[in-house]
Parts: sequence; C-alpha cells; structure tokens
Amino acid sequence: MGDKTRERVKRVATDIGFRPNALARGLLSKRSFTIGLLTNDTYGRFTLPVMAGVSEALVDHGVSVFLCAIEDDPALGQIHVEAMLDKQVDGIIATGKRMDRSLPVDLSNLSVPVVYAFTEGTPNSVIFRSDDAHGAALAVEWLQSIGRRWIVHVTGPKDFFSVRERADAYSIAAGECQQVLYGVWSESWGHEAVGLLWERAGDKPDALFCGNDQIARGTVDALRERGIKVPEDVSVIGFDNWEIVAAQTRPPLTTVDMELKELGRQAGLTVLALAEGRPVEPGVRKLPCRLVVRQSCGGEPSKE
Amino acid sequence: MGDKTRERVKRVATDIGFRPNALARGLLSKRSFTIGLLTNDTYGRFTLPVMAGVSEALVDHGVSVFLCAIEDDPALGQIHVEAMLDKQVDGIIATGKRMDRSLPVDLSNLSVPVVYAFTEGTPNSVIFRSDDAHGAALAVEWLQSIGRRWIVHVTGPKDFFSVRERADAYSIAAGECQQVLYGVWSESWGHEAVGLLWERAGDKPDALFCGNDQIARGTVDALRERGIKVPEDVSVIGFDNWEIVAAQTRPPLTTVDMELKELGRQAGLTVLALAEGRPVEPGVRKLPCRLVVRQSCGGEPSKE
DNA sequence: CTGAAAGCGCTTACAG
DNA sequence: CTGAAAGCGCTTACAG
Repeated sequence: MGDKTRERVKRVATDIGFRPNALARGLLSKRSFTIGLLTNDTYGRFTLPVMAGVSEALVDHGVSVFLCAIEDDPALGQIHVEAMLDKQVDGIIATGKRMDRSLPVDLSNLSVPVVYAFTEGTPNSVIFRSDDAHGAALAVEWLQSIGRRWIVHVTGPKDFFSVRERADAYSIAAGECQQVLYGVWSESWGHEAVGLLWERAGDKPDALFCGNDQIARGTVDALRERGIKVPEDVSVIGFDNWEIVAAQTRPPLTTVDMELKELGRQAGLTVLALAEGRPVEPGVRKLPCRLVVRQSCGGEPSKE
Repeated sequence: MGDKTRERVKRVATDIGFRPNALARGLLSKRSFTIGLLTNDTYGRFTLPVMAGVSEALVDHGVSVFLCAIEDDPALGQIHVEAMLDKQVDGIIATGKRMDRSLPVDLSNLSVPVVYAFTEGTPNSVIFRSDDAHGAALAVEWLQSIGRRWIVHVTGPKDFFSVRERADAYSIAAGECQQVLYGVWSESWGHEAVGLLWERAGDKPDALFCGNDQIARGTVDALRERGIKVPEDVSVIGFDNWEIVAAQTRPPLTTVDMELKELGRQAGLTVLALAEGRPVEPGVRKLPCRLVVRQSCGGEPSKE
C-alpha cells in the first residue's frame, strides 16, 4: 500500500506491457477514439492524400481511422455507416472525387458529427474544399510572369462546378486573348485540343493552362509529335499535381496542387473538435492551392 | 411479459433504431469486429486494390478496417500497432509495395493473428503473394501465340525478387532468342531501352515484355517517335494493370494483372479465420495472375 | 420458458 | 490520501 508497492505495481505494469483496453474505456468515456472516413473515390487519387492528412493529424490524439470505400452504392454506404455507428465512432469525414456531388448516403441526421472534405455537404454543415479559383489564378499569373500572353484553357466537362470556377478565374486573369476548350478528363482530349488549335488558321497560343495533369500530358505529347518544343515554344501547366502523371511527363509538369493533405489534416482536427464538443462554425472553407514548378513552363523553379 | 409485450419491445426497438453498442459487446465476446491494415505504400498503387478486397470480404462479416499508412517510419509503425492493439483489433494484415521487403515494424509476437499480403512475412506466418512467374509465363505465351518470336524483356532493378522471378520465367518460356534488360521502374527507362535496342546493328525484336506498365508506356511512346507501329510492327506487353497508365497509353496496354483485390479478399478471410480460432496452414500462397488484353499486342481481346 | 444476477475491463465518485 | 463500490451497455449462465 505504501509508495514502494505503488512503484512496484507501476513497474510490473509497464514490464508486462500492460495496455488499457480501449473498448472498456470507451464504454465509460463515450469516446471510442476512432473516426470513419467515407469515400466513393475508387482510384484513391483524391482520397489517399486526404486520408494521409487525416491520419497524420489524428494519430497524435490517439484516434484511428476506419476507411470505408463505398463506390457509388447507396446500400453499401448504408451498411458502412451503420457499422461505424455500431462501433461508436467519434465522428465521420465524408470525402469523394468531386466537389459538386454528394456521397450516395444521407449523413445529415446522425448522432455523431460529420465533416465534408472535397465532396458536397448538406446545408449548415462544415465543408472543406480547395479554392479552385485561386489555383487557376496562380496558374495564369505564373504564365504571365514568365512572359506568356496568349494562354488557352483546355479543361474538362462543363458540368463540373470546379471546371466552371476555374474557367471563370482564368477569364478574369487571362486578359484580352482568351479561349476555353471544354472536353473530358483524358490525355486523348489533350491531344485532340492541340489538333484543334494548331490546325486552324491564325496565331497559335504560347501557353496552355490545362484542367488536369492528364490533359496536360496529352497536350505535351501532342506538341512534341508536331515538333513544337515545350517549354521553349509553348508553356504547359497542369492541375492536380498527380505525381505519377506530372513527374513522368517529358518535361515534368508544372502544375497546381490542391493541398489535399492539408485539407485532410484540417478536416481531421475539425471532426475531433466537434467530437469533443468544442464549437465549430458551419460553412464552406476554401483552402488555397499551391503552384508546383517543374519544367513544362520554363521559368525558375525557385519561386516556391 | 407475454408475447404482446415482447413484440412491442421489439417493435419499439427497431422503431427508435436501436443498435447495440459494439464496444460493450466486444468487452464480453473478446471480439471487436475490427482489423487493422498496415501499409508502407504511400502511393496506394498496390494497397488500394488490396484494401478493396479486404473490405469487400469482411463487410459481410460486420468487420471494419483501420487503415494505417506508416511510410517507412518504425516509430510511426509502432504507434499505429499499439493503437490498434489498444482498440482490440481481431487481427492485422500487413501489406506493402514489394514482396521482398518487410514493414519497418515487428509483428511477430503480437497477441493477435497477423497475415502478410504483398510484403515479406516472418517464417511460419501466413503470406499471400502473386505468382509472378506465372504472370511472366502468361505474357510470353500470349506473345508467342500471336506469332511473336523475338521477345525482349525490359524490366526493373535486379535487386527486386519479383524482377528475378519474372526474368527466370521469361527465360524458360522465351525460347532461343532472349535478352533481359534491367533498369528502373520508369517511363524514361522504357524510352532508353528502345534506344539501346533499335540503335544497335542486327535484327530488331518483334515484341517487348515490360516489367511494369510505366516502362511499357515509355517503350510504346519511344517506338511511336521512331515511326515503329505498335502493335503492327512490335507487340508490347506490360505488368501491373495499373489502369491510369495502361488505359491511357496509345494504344492501351495489354498487361498482366496481379489480382491484388482477390489477394486482399483471401487475406481478409484468412485473418478472420485465425481470429475465430479456425486452423490455418502457415506458408506462402501464390495467387495466379491474369492477362488483360487491350490493344498493344494485337491479337483478339476475346481470350479471357 | 422467464427474469434477475453476475461479469467483461475499465473509471469515477464516494466512503473511510 | 487510500480503498471499495457502483456503473458504462451489453451477454451469458443460472435460479425460479
């Protein structure tokens, strides 16, 4: 009962590697120290960085994350949500592959806090997203700063909200000479767009601002096949900073990074705050993008 | 106390959406219905399909999965393992990005079952991996079946076990004319290899069997730049079936799929079996690969 | 067959 | 300040 006994108990406890049962603790504290990450992004292109940020932010607080990939299947979504609720998750983060679509499952009346990241949320919820207008402006301004004057925007389908948002920001920044070509999110569309631009009469652009890295890669390949030098003759800039595409393009792509990991970090900290009852303002939070300078534009890779 | 009361209780229970607290159940049953997936594969190229398979296999059994990305950081690995143990996971699946390296964390004396999938395991553990020799044989035999005779193997670094395994299988199947070019896992190595092969004197190969889809893409692009037609003049086959690379190559790549999702499914079911005390034979289980026929080889896309 | 009690592994509030 | 009891939400084994 004395100090020595106390000491000995403590020592033995650590010696045999005693670890308290988190389930039993959770029963009392009403906290499971787990959260769920729900996504319909099968490829993981957007979800992986978000997940990395969430995990990084929460591991220090002892919380683990359930990853639930639900495709676009409402039934599967329902099953996963119920499984998470049964396991008493402290909160749920919903994430996806585009900002203007919601997951195929209703998260609006759950007993646990929900935060939306890179997917559409319900009114009055907490929503994190990238500031695509800012990203587009970064791209255009960079091209202008290295002397480009006739910048064409080759992008994805017009029904994407982020496509319209980027195109609008481009329009404001691009000046007098401007043109937007809408298409699909593929390399072949990039090819095709170069065909359209270079086979018509008149001046050719000296820069292409592409809606994603795949389109950018397509344009770079198409330009090379036409004997046009990137970046000497034409600068090309991408969007997404998807390593595997951006870094393997020849030359490697200068591109806009949406800072999804940081977005995940903030979503993680926010859901934790809500779980602990701390007040959080609802609303949309737009996170700034970051320009990643490689070699497809020319210019110094030292700006950032 | 009568049947009516019983009925009424049941009805009310479902009406108000009563769901038993899994934490409390776990306290009794010694089962948490959670497992942990530990990985050092940051890109998620291999982990995502494995994860999808694990999740798909286990969701029906009510088990959720903690995803823990530990990079190559032993300290982080330790933290995540302890967090999982605290949360009483029923088992752990370790996965990674190559078969001949182990995760930077010791899983050999845990109180819960461990299954290894696409990463090196400890002796006497249960290990799932793809049968790369089978995959290589599939590739070579397909090329031969469509009439190719002089097949060169352009692959990754020789210190990868899977590289040696595939090269050996290639050697056995390729017949008299054979050559292996070791390099790195990049498109530019594919380019370079085409340069080496086509700038030397003598006969040129009529087929390239590449060690991954990135190398294959590099060779296809390099061949096109030389005016050599794929698949008319040369067939190219990849490895990994990494959609984003294989499908966007022009022409889309015929490639070998390692069936990682199925590997994940089996790993999931196996760790569940172990958790339930069912007997499982230790040892390495090699899963067959599958040929995915697209257009980079020619031949009919109907075989499979 | 029904209903009350004991117990899973902890923590918290309360007597001594 | 120390130690025993009560209780988190369930399930299981045991009396009635």
